[in-house]
Amino acid sequence: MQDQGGSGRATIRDVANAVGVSTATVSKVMNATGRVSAETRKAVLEAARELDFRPNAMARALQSNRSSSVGLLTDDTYGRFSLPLMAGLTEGLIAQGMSVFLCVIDGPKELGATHLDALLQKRVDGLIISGRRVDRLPDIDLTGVTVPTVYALSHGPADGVTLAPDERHGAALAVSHLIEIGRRRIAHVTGPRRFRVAMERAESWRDTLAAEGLWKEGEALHGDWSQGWGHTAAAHLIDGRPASDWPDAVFCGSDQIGLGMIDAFRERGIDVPGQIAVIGFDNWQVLAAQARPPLSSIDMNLPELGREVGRTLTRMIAGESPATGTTRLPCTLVPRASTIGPAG
Amino acid sequence: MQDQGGSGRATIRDVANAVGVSTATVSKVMNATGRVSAETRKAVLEAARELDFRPNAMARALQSNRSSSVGLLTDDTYGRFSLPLMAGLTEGLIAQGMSVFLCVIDGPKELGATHLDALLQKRVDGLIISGRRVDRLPDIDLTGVTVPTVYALSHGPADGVTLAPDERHGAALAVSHLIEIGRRRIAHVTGPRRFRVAMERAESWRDTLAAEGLWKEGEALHGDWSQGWGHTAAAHLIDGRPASDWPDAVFCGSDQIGLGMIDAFRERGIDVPGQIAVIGFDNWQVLAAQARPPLSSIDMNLPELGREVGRTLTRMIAGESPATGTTRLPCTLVPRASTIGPAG
DNA sequence: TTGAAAGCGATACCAT
DNA sequence: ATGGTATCGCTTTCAA
Repeated sequence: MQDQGGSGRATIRDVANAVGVSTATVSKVMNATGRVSAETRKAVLEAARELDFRPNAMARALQSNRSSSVGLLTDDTYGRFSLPLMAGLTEGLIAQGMSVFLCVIDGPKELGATHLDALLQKRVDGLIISGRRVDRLPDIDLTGVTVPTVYALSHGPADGVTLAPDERHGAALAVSHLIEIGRRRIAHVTGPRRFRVAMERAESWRDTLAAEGLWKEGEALHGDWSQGWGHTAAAHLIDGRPASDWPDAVFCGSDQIGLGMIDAFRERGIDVPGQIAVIGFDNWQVLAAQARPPLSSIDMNLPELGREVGRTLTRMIAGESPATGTTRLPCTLVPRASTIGPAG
Repeated sequence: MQDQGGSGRATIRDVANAVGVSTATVSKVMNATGRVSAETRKAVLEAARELDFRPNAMARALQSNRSSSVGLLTDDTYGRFSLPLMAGLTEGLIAQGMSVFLCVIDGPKELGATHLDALLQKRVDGLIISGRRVDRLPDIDLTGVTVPTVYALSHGPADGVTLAPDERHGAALAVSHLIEIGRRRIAHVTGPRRFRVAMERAESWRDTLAAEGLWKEGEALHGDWSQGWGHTAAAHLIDGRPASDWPDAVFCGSDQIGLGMIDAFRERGIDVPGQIAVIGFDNWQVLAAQARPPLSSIDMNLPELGREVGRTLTRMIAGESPATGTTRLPCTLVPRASTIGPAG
C-alpha cells in the first residue's frame, strides 16, 4: 500500500509503454535531445511524473562511461577542516548531478587501498585527496591511477593539482591588521616546525613585519597547536620581563593557542586587547567567538575552497588540464574584540 | 607511458581473450561461483592481475540491481557529531564493498530534494539520515521513498529505524560518577528545553539523584550550549550565596558549558574539583582535554554508533526488519582532573 | 568444466 | 518526428 507506481522503480520502457512510444523517444524527451513533437513531449513528461520515473544512473553510467560521482579520501576523523570543505564540495558538485563518495581512511594502511579499489570499481570520475594534517598526505598508493585527482588542503605531488588556503596571505592579513590598530611589537606563537603551514605563517609574519621595518627581535615560538602551549608561551613572553619588553600584540598560529594566550594574560591581569592584542588562525567559530574576549582570527574559507575543488575537478573531468602545483585561495580576516575591543 | 595495461580500464572480455576462455568463465572465477578447473582459475586470476582488471561496478549494479552504495544525508556542516559517525559508518560498510555518498544539505530547502533525487537515480541500496540538531531532522521529504532508511542521532518517525546514543544512560553515568567520588549536591546546567537531549539528560540527572535520595532542591538550569552560558550559570549558582549553599559538583550538558563553568570558578578562586567537581558531555577531546583542569566528560561513542548504523542498514538491505523506534547505544565515562583531580 | 546468449536500463545512430 | 537496434560490461541460465 506504499508503492503507488513502484516509486522510483519504473523503467524507461514503462514510460514508453504508458505513452505508446519507443524508449528512444522517451530518452530524447528526458534529455532534451533530438526532435520530439510538443505533444509527445508533454505526454511523456506526464507519464514520467505519474510513474515517478527516475532514470537509472547505473545504466546511464554504463552507456556513457561517466558515473557522475567522485570519491573523497580523507584521514580526518575529527572533521574540523574536512566537513566545511565537504559542504562546499558537495554543494558545488550536486549542481552537475555529481555525488561524492566519502571515505574516511583513518586506520590500518590497507583500508585506504580497499576504499580506493571500491571507488575505482565504481568508476568514479574523479578523486579528491584531503588530509587531516595539512602537510602530510593520507597514506594511499595512487600508482597507476589515471582518474583526475585534486589534492585539497594537503599537498599532492608537484605534477599534481593542489588547492590550499593561502597561508602566507592569511598570516599577512593578521599581522597587517595588528599593525593597522597601532601595534608595533608583534610576537608569533605557533605550531611545530615540522608543519609546513607553521613555517609558512611564520615566514609571512616575519616578512610582513620586515616590510614595515618593525620589531625584529626574537623568533617565532614553536610548540604544538594547543591551548596549553599558548598558555606556556605567554609565560615565556611575559614572566620575568619588564612590561616594556612585552609584545603589544601576538599573532597565534591557531585559535587554540590564542585561547591559551588570552587565558594566561587574564590570569596575569593583562588587558586584552588594551595591553596586548591577540589574533588566532582557523576561525574555529565555536572556540573563537566564545572566548573572553572573543578572539579575532583568520578564516581559511574552507567551503569556498571546497567549491573551487569541485570546479577544478569538473574541468579536469571535462578534459582540461588546470595548472599543476598548488593554487592558493585567499583567507579572510575576522576581527573580534581581542584586537579591536568591545566597541568594535 | 603511464597506462601500462590501461590501468583499471580492462574489461572482463579483455581478460577472457587474454586467457582464451569465455567471459562467463572469467566471471565465475572472479566471483568464486560455479565450477572452474584450478588451472583455468589460476590463469584467469593471473591475467586479471596483469591487466589490472577491476570489474565495472556499474555493470554489475545494473545486472544485480544492487549498487553497493548508500547515501548519507546530513545538515551538519560543522561536523562535530557527523564525522566521527561517518568514520565508523564507512569503516563498517566498506568491509562489504559498500561506499557512502555524503550529502551535506545545509542550505536552501530544495537542496535536500536535489541530493535525494541524485541518490535515488544512483539507486542507492540504503539511506542514512542524520542531523546536526539531535532533535530535529534535516528537512527532506521522504514520501514514497522505499529504500531502507536508518536515522542516526536525530530521531526518525515512530515506524522508522533510529539509532541514537543513550542520553539517559550517559547522564546517569555522569551523576553516578559524581556520587561515587563523594559529591552530594549535584547541580545540572544544560541546553535549551526545546532540545530533546537536554530534557532527557535532565530527567536522568533528576532520577539518578532521587534514586540515591540526594539533594533535590533547585531545577536544572537551561540556557544554550555555550561556554558563555556556563559562565553565567556559574554566577547564578555561586554569587550572593553562602558557600554552604553551593553545589559540590555540576553536571554540564555540554563540554562547552563545562568549560565556561570551570572558567567562572577559577575567576572566583573556587577549586575544581576540590570545592566543586565539574563534568561535561560530548567528550569533545580538543576542548575537554585542554581545559584547565582537563574536563571529565561523557563520550557518546559515535564511531561505534556509526558502525552499528552500518550493520543495521546492511541487515535491512538484506531484507530483515530491525525493531522500529529508537535503539539506544551506551555512552562511556571519561574521567579527567575536573572530577578526580590531578592525582588520578 | 566451459561457453553461447539473453538480459539489466539507458543512449545514439540510422532508418523510416 | 519516431522507432529499431546495437551497445555499454557483467551475470546467469542452459547447453554442450
